[in-house]
Amino acid sequence: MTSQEIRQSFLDFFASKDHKIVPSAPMVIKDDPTLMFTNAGMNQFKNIILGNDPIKYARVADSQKCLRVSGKHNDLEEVGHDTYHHTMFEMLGNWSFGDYFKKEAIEWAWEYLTGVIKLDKDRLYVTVFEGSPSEGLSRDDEAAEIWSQFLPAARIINGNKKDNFWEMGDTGPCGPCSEIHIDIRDDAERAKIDGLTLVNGSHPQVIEIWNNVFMQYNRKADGSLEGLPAKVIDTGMGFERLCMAIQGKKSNYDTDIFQPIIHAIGKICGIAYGQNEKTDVAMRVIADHIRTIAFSITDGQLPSNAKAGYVIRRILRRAVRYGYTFLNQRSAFMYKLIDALCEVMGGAYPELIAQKTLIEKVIKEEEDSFLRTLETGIRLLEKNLPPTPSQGGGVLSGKVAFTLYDTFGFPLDLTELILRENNMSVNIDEFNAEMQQQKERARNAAAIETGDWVIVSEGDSKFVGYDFTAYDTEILRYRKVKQKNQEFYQLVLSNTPFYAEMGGQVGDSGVLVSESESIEIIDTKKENNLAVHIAAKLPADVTAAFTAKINLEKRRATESNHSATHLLHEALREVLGTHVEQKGSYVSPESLRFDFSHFQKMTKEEIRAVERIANRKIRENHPLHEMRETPIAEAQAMGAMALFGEKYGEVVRVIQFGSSTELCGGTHVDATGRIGMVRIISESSIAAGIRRIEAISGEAVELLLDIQQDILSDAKEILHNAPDILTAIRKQTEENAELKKQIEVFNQEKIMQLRDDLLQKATEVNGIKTVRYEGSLTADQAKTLAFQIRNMQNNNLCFVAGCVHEGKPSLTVLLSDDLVAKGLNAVNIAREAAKEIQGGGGGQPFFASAGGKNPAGIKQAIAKALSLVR
RNA sequence: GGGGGUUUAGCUCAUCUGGCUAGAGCGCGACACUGGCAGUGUCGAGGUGACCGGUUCGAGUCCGGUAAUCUCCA
Repeated sequence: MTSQEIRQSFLDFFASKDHKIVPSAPMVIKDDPTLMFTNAGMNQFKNIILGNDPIKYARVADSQKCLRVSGKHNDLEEVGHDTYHHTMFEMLGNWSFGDYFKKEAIEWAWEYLTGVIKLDKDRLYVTVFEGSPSEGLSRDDEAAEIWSQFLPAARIINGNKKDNFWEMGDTGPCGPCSEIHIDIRDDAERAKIDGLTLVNGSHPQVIEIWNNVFMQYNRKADGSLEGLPAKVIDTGMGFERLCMAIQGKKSNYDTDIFQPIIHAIGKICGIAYGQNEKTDVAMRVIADHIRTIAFSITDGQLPSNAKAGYVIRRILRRAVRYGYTFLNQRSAFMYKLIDALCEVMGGAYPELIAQKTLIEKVIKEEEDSFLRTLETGIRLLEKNLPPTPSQGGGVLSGKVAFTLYDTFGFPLDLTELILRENNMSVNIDEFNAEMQQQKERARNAAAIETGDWVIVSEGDSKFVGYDFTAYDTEILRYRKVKQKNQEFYQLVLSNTPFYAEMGGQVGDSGVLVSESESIEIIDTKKENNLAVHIAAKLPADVTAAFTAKINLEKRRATESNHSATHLLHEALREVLGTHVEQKGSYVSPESLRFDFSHFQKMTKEEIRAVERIANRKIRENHPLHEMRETPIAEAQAMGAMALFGEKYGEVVRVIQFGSSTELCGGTHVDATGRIGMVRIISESSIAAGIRRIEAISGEAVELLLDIQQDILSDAKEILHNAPDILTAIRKQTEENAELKKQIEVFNQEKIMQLRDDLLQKATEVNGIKTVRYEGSLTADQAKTLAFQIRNMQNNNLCFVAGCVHEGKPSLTVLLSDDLVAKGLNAVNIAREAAKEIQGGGGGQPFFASAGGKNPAGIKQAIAKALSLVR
């Protein structure tokens, strides 16, 4: 069976068991602060499991793209070195929300594995939870009992809490799980060692393929467990491993999922797979990582220097590093693999093909920039190399290695590699100690304490903000959150007009008013699909009847910007072409930001054209046409612009202004005329192939125009109402530059003149030619004068200048080199003499300057200085 | 969210602890040499030292703030 067929057979099987087949959610998660990436099939059902969302289908199955590269599940360092871990993988799963439980789940799992795809029963083992006396949990006898109808008791293994008790976080739903393991070793191997002893033993050919989680508890913040009312089945089977087992391979990388990519790598590098363990590891790493990166980009997550984007950047760099070190790739090469990837995965995931050019461009850009980082790192390292072993050194301090890593992003293993080539090493313990410190700093800073939810009243939270700006409501629940000594409260309301931050539109602020008090709502955020209102304090009476009122002025401004964003989006596609796709958006009351794919800087004319079109649509005053519950297929038929990588339900909200049609959950003006006018205020690049425009609308445009108008009229006035301001300014600037030059020349000449005069008037004191100046030069000019004199005569010469410029006295002392050689020091002279002007100074032995506060003392200062030269 | 770094000529980077009018290479311009390509030589232009403020007689250099950017941790 091909991988395509295997994926399909799983979905078909569960469809036949009355499961609804749903599409994969995007890998990059946008509205959950606790999770950056989808790391398990259950993520997209989290809100259903938590009870925040209603159950649409009690039985669901899918194939989900997952990423395990950060946080609790981090397999990154394993990848490539073994043959069965991946950063990105597909997880096949089936779910029951309060419907069937352990019996059906286990029976169907067995039926699928042994009946449908016909895996060898003798090679299968299962584990069940052994219990945890400290938590008051007994062994999962129920699951073991069901398994015993298929497998001998000996192949049902007890597993500990770490392996067989699944928790999605510190709090929340959890429960025992039961894993199915498979032994794919040769018969000869199996005869030698019993597979039973290798389960959970990190053997590459005795591996877990399917985990069945039985969620029946809820973990509270104090660590205690309580029963879950609606029990949940949550299963996940690693697709790549399954393909390996079915296709009779010993490695995930030998399946038809990876082989075409590995072939492509081999072709580029001229190295065949399977010849050498080191190059094989590198090729596996690259084959794995290229999938992750490409899919992240299609899900809208570009490599960047923070958060999720940074994780993606690091993965890309890890791959480049392996290519650099083991496959001798010194220039960008990863982007060339997208062709092969599209061939393997493009069928199941058409977005890959649709965005191919962008993916390639982004990857190439990142590769190039990392190769530059490597170069500077190598230079830095060479500068800091320890003394060679022959000189008794040879160990680079861990601190230096850490600085290289921490500040310049130079990977440790490369540092080690380069040192090894020079017979040197790194002090790893020191490095790790530095790393530990860094981690602790971050941990302390990031500590958030979140209290348990306090339930005030049962019920569902409902958003009424599309139709109302104020609404009667009550508090359903609240909790206290503490971060960096700041306390605030999160409130959930029964009915709320407050829009929670989503889809780029910022959350509403406003007030919560009861008969006796008024609480300010600072912000509204979405957490697990729940609108959470953030307040600095808690109402005295949380059970009171409240009216929730949003800050209307801010909301109206936000709406204007949001609707303007839609119009700009459409106009951009009209002006630049339909390759323009939204890559990010931010809408606040003050302004809007819109990121989109486009490969070059927009010209002034293009920006103007986009503004023209959008403003025309505004004047045409298209009324808002809102369709709240449109089936997704119908919306697509209308040509609605949807984002790849955005999660949409079966029914979507469609926002139309004239021909602009978008899927959108945000709030909007009731007709485009309300926007007034839109103006693009900046256009820039944020990544390879991605441009960003920032714009303002409504009253903000008026204010901007006022300011610009004022500047213009003021400028005109300053230029005495010159008819052509630009020409006038240009002329003045040129003149100014010319005059400056002339003054410089003039000053130079003046100083030359002065130099000659002074040299003529020079006197001999104690046999030294002494030049004295008193006047009003600036300290800088006096310096120039001093150096000019020095150029004329640099022996047996002393020059002292005392100046008072704008009431400030300064003293300049210059000695010819031979006098310095004799032991005279200009610094001492200047310091001593500066006492007369109540100041201090310094410089070098041949030239020193000083400043002070007493201009009246300048004569004595000069005299003093001269008296010291002897 | 927290830590560290960087920002100096068009580009890549120097300028040790504050003080010899901020330098180099490449690039650019002019001229000279050479039969051409190319090169060599000479001369030259080009800098608010990211921005704002402070300390100091004196700040590219020290301190504080802002911005951009890189990087590590979470």
